[in-house]
Order: sequence, then C-alpha cells, then structure tokens
Amino acid sequence: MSIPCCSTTPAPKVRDLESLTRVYAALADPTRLRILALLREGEVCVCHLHAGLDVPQPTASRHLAYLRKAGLVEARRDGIWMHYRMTPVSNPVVAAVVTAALHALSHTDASAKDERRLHHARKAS
Amino acid sequence: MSIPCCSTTPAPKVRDLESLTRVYAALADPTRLRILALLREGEVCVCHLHAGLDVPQPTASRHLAYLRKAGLVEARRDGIWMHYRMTPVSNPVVAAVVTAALHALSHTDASAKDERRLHHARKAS
DNA sequence: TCCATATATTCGCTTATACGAATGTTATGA
DNA sequence: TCATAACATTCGTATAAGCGAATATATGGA
Repeated sequence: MSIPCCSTTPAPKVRDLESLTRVYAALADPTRLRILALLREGEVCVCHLHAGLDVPQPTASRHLAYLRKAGLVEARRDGIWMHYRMTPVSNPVVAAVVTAALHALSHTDASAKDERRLHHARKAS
Repeated sequence: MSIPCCSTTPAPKVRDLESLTRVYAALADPTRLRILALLREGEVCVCHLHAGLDVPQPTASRHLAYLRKAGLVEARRDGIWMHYRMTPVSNPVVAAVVTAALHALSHTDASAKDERRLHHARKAS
C-alpha cells in the first residue's frame, strides 16, 4: 500500500501515541463507523443521520459529539438544522488511518443499508 | 491511497461491523500499539517485549492476550519462552487497516525508543 | 521430586463508555 | 411571547477495560 505522505513532503511526527489511540477509540464503535460511512460523500444533517442509522436522536447526537471531540467531524448550523461533515485531517499519518477505515466501511452490508435509508429519508423530507 | 485488494481480486465482504470495531478496539490502547510496532519486523518473546516496553510483565501478557483474542497476533512456545508475532490477516480490508496502523506507528517517538530498548535487551540476554 | 524461570490469570478497585429516558437549548414562525 | 421542531446534554445504570498486586501454571534442570 502506498502512503502519499511519504512520497510528497516529510511527514510531521505523530507527537504521541495518545492522539493515535484517540482516533482508534473513536472508530471502535459500530454506530460511529456507520456515521462516518454516511458522511463519506458530504455533509448530512442530524435528522437524516439518525433516520439513516435508525437509532434514537440522542444516540446519534452523542456519537457525533464523540467524533467531534476526536476531531474527525465538524458541524455547521443552518437555521434549525446542524449539518455534519468529515474534518479534513491535516496530519497525513492520521489521514491514512481514516482513509483505510472508510475503505473498510465501504465493504460492509450495514453501510449499504444505511445509505439506502438515508437517500429515502432525504427524498421524503 | 491505493488499496491492493481492489486492484487484484474481488474483496470478500467484511461480514459485519463488529469484526471491524473489534480490530479498532484492539488498536485503541498505547501499550498495544507499541507491542504491534515491536512485532513489525518479526517475532519477539514476552521477556524482551516487556523489557522493550518497560512495563510490568503481567501488563504485557494481558495486552498480548487481548491482541490474540482480537486475532492480530499469535504465539509459539519455545521451551520456557513464548514468542509472539503478528498474524497474517487474511481479510484484505482488515489488512489495509492494520497496515495503516503500522505506518502511523512508525512515525511515533515512543516506538523508536521501544525499539532501542528491545535491541538492548536482546543483546543483554 | 523439587526448584527456579517464564508466562498467564485472578482479584479488587477505579475509570470510561454505552444506552434509554428525561430534560435543556436554540431557532423559527404564528 | 408562545409553541414547536431540531439538537444537545444530563441522569441513572450496566458493562467493559485498565492497573497493581498476588497467585497460578508450565517448562526445564538439578
């Protein structure tokens, strides 16, 4: 597997293992992985996210807060709605980890079902 | 980032998100990441591992058991000693995740120090 | 058989996390 | 100002994980 950071500029050090473990902890939950999969193609509002995931709204909100604190997603307010999107990861080493995660997610059945529910919810609203 | 599984054979499905989250949970601990970094170049016995990590022996043993249950490492007995090595991951999607982890680890200061301690312990024995 | 070394497991405790349910907050519009 | 919709947070509880200390297991040799 080729890692882009090595072929371009000297990669900044991952200061400590702590930051790396925080990313992995954020990925170690099925609901959060499903959220990231739904955000792969762009921002989604919370209402569509929790419809797509078929989980209670507070559950989606809590996991989004977790991902936000881990620096993996960020939010934008649009009136009543909050739109979440993936944060462009500046650290190329962490970016490679996230890219691998997204690739793995694209192979899961759960994500495929979630996407269908998401598209349905978006058409309905 | 190019992922080998897509350019070669059709990748087997990651059956469920559970297996994926178990891998990420296994990676979400600094001691376990450091262990994986030390195993990158081949098998290491527990005595050298816990010397290289500078942690108590039961701590190393517990984390090795965790990694073993997660399917990331396997052990071989050689008399009194147990040698651990990374398990060749059959699932190419999971393999890509692990490869990204190892790459990230290679950028940490902690791993560099651990390797120096490991080499020192090996020479001393 | 008995001992020493290497490794694994258990115990007690503390901390982190996940969930459902309930409640709080913010923005919009009547 | 009040009601409502969309989100966020808190509370209580259950479960999992981490650590130090102690203990158990296994192997090889005297």
